[in-house]
Amino acid sequence: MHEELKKAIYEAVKAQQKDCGCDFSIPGVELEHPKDMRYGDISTNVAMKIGKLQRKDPMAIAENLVKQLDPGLVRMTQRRIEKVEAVKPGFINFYFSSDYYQKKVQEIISAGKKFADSNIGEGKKTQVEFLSANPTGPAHLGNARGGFYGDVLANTFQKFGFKVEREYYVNDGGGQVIKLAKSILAEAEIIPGDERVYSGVYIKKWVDENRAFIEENKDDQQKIGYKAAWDVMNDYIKPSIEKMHIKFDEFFSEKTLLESGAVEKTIDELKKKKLTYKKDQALWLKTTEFGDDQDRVLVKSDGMYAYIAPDIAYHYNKFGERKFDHVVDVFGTDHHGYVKRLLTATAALGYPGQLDIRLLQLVRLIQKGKELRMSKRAGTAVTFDELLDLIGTKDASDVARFFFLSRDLDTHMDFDLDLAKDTSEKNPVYYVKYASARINGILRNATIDYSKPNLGLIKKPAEIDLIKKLIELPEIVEQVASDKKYPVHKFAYYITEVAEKFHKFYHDYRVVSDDAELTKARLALVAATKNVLEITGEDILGINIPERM
RNA sequence: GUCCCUGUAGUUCAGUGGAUAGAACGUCGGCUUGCGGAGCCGAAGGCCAGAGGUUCGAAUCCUCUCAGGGACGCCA
Repeated sequence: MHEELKKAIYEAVKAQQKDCGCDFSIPGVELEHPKDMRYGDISTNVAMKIGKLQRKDPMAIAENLVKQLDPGLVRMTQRRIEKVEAVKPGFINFYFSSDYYQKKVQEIISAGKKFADSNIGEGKKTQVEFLSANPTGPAHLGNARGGFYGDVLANTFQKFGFKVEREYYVNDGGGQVIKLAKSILAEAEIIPGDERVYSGVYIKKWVDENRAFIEENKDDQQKIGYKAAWDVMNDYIKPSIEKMHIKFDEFFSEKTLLESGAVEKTIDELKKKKLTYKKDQALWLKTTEFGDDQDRVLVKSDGMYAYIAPDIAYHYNKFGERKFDHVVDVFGTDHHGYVKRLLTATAALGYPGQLDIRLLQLVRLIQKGKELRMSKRAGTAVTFDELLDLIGTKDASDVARFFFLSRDLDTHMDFDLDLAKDTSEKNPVYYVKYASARINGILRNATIDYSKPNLGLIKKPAEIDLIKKLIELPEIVEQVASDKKYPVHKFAYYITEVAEKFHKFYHDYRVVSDDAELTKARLALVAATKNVLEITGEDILGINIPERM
């Protein structure tokens, strides 16, 4: 429909160009949904763009275009467009007939859970790597924010038609593990206390439970750290991930990667491409050739790998070995200095433009107006599990998920704990859930078969409004998946709007009335709303959309 | 010093270069005797941090200034 329309407009522009004998390159036709209903269902600003190119009055151009457009449109779109008009500065607005929307109700129901599915992604092999909290302590709020984000992004990609894998990178092989081991040995009073990096009850507990093991292996920090790291993974992080309702396809071990010789192989590959050089006894990678501000060290002068080396190897593994076409990494803001070198290194490996990195800004937890600091190193870290306890409701995980997902990843968000729990009844999550409960209540009690509704009876403003909202979903999936910023928070706003439109419709009209035909039609609309609410809520946002409260 | 992010209602935040800048919470005032009253409607509340610029048109793009958050390594 939109494509047809674009084409028609384009043709009209071309015809007009011919008439006046003007020479200008025709701008791309862009369609948009006007914010205000009074401006129609679709509008375009081509006339203003042309006006700019030709230095002519855009309004006159728009009026001419409308004249050109009219007869062709009626034929082509099967009278779905009722009215076309040129307006003030030079917009051209199109008004759809209600017939167009009425038919959509049946389409939504028939499509079922596939309503928002698209094949634009063409099965591109895509990886989303996210959360990846260091296994040196429980998952904190930043991890949760990135976790929810990555999960929803992966869901979106799936709907868009990518073949998606979700991955967690476990730093079980590098210096973090040594730091963890040192913290443990310090706690066990085997080495001095000032070597401690991490502290917390989980370390004390682990030391208590593993005294003999620690004693036996006190000279092998790698071994202690590795075991402790995986115990932290299994006892703290994975249970939190489960509470977040996130499923990973792969927990990718850094240690396994290192032991496979991947780092050597990657460095050889880079040497072969003549992208390395020796200086001051260290091996450097020419990342500046790909836009970095300085070259980066791969192998330090003492012969050890620099931190970045295993990560380049990891990305070589993603693209070179596992053949992902597209990878999105979701990192905390503390990795920001690191984005450029990873992007440039990936380009150096021969995969420019295939890696996207999204950074999440910090989360501040606000309680009674003041901030609770979160830092793993100070013993005062606020963990995800603690957040759930602090919220305290049975839907706490959904509330947390929705709160985090309601903010653009770029905002430094304040998580207002008092609001999250005290006003939970007015929380958007509950607003949405309640809409679902209402919908299911209505459908549960319906005694009439509404499988063949006369949808022509759906014509009240609140009804058409609701349908308009429902059919936006596929567009939003496309927007989120195509925009490099991957603005997943749009879904949180969208689902609230769907709930709002439904509540308004419900408030204005009775679904079940004496008029059997009207009842059928409205039940169908309710069923369509249920479908969209469930796809957006459960399949994309990952929150529970209940049938009853 | 360099880099990243942010600055929009009292608060937390939306806002694809377009038409009267929106929502939630908070405040104030109404409606709804109900197919689920966890709903609906209205009001008050804005120099979109500031100054320049680009444009027919800027909260949005560019430059500078100010303010806040975060990060800089042959640490990991």
